[in-house]
Amino acid sequence: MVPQKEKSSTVIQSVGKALRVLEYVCHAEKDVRVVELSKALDMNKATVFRLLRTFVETGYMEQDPDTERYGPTMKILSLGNHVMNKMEVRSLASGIIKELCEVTGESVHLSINDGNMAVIIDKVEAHVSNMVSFHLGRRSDLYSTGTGKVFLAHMPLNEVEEYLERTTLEAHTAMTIVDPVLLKRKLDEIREKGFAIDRQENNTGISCVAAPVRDYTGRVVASVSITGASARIEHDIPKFSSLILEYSAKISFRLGYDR
Amino acid sequence: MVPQKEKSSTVIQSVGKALRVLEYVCHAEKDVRVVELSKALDMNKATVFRLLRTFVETGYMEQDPDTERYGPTMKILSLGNHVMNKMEVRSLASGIIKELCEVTGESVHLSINDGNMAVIIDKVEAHVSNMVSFHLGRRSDLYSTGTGKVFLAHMPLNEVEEYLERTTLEAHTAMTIVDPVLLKRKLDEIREKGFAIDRQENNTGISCVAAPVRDYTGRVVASVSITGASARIEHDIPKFSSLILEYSAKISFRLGYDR
DNA sequence: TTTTTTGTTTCTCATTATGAAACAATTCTG
DNA sequence: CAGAATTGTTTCATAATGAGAAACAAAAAA
Repeated sequence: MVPQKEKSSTVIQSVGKALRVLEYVCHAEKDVRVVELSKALDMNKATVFRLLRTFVETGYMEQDPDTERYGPTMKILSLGNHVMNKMEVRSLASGIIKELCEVTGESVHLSINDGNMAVIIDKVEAHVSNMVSFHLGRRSDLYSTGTGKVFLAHMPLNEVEEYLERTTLEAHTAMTIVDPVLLKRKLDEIREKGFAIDRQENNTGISCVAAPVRDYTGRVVASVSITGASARIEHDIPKFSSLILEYSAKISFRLGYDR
Repeated sequence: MVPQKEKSSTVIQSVGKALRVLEYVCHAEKDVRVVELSKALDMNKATVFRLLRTFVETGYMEQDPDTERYGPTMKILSLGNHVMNKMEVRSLASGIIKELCEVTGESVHLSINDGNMAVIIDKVEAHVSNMVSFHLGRRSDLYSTGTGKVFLAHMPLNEVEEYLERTTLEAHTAMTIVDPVLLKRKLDEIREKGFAIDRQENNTGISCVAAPVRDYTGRVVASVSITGASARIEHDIPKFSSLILEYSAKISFRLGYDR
């Protein structure tokens, strides 16, 4: 059919199709039907049907007995869960981010950079009334979040260029930085000051202050952030920035980073 | 080769193999190598290699450039995450379990029954010093947890029998109920009283009180629990049990269950 | 050094996934 | 309510594709 990318040497096609189906089903709003998938993914009805059956048989999906529609099961959760729990950063940072949450009264998120998306791998929720908290596993763009910009700021320059070339800076809010030149200037600033600020750039009304976490080699392996209502966060940047620097350093220290 | 189960009519084999590989990699302690998988799953070296390549190509795994070993990426997390967020029970219960946590001062967990395992889909952490909290996605046996026993208690009897037949009641702690007859008596009690108690049956030092959540059809779709240090929980069962009954009813009401 | 184990590629072959078509069962629609 | 259209599922023939064996280079072990 359509010749895959030239480099499709040793890739198993049926598995690739299966994964596309799995992704669609997981991301779909409601349970899906065979033809819907068939049309959306441009695959043969019978093929889709057999793939869905395979997922049901393996326990990753189930078919609603009434509607006959297919939906994902929780088995996928256990996969991701095991992955998350294996992360050492997470367990080492656990106590420290909890403390940071108590000190600031705001939610704290711990993220890693996965395929040029910031993924939240741990969090502590503040218990104030209008607190802000994102769910574990949430993926956000690097350019529009505090945690993300931290990663960008500490990437090799050519990688940042590559990232900017294949990424279109979409305006998620009115505050999103969509100018590559301006963004790169911000990254310099982040590197210099040691922390990043997100002023409602990804979500209106939500701001955060973030700083890098380094391991014993000095590599930036994660990013911590204090997230909350913009009014509160932006009201006292000096306080939050010095706290985020202090606590991110604590985590880095635990990971063996010195100086 | 080995003839699959007789009913392997419309199941795609390569996808089945792929999923076995994915599971192994996600559950493995360290990143895995080709031959390790090949031996563990009894599959040809070349086949495993191609499957791993496919996962790398699709972004689900990555190969450590130094060790050449394969490991899972965070992309799997986003799948499970989307699944979790789609759950209506979760969003409807959100505010109520938060309130329950504040009222009791203990952590509250919301679980569903997935393939005869209790899976935590939401939680609110208490902020007392020695609080207990399990991570989202955590899977536990039905017979050794409060939430799990709630599900068992409201299953059709034949399903419970089937469950007991294929499940060996392992003693996770000294308190785990390992006698099927005794367990069934407990289930009767749970059905009668409306709530279940877990007295250190799954984790030493941790106890909980749990009750069912029903939807508009009356079906038990979830289970809420108040979890904490055994000393605190077991000290005031009457208080916690009446609270869990009150709040589980609130959630059920939101789901359309009346009476 | 040799020997063994490893990841990867090549090659050939039969298995296996595939799509078209036919099917029954629904659902839509006039 | 009838006919049309859409749906999930099965059948079947075909070729494409995944699989295994073996060969390979490279690294690790002896």
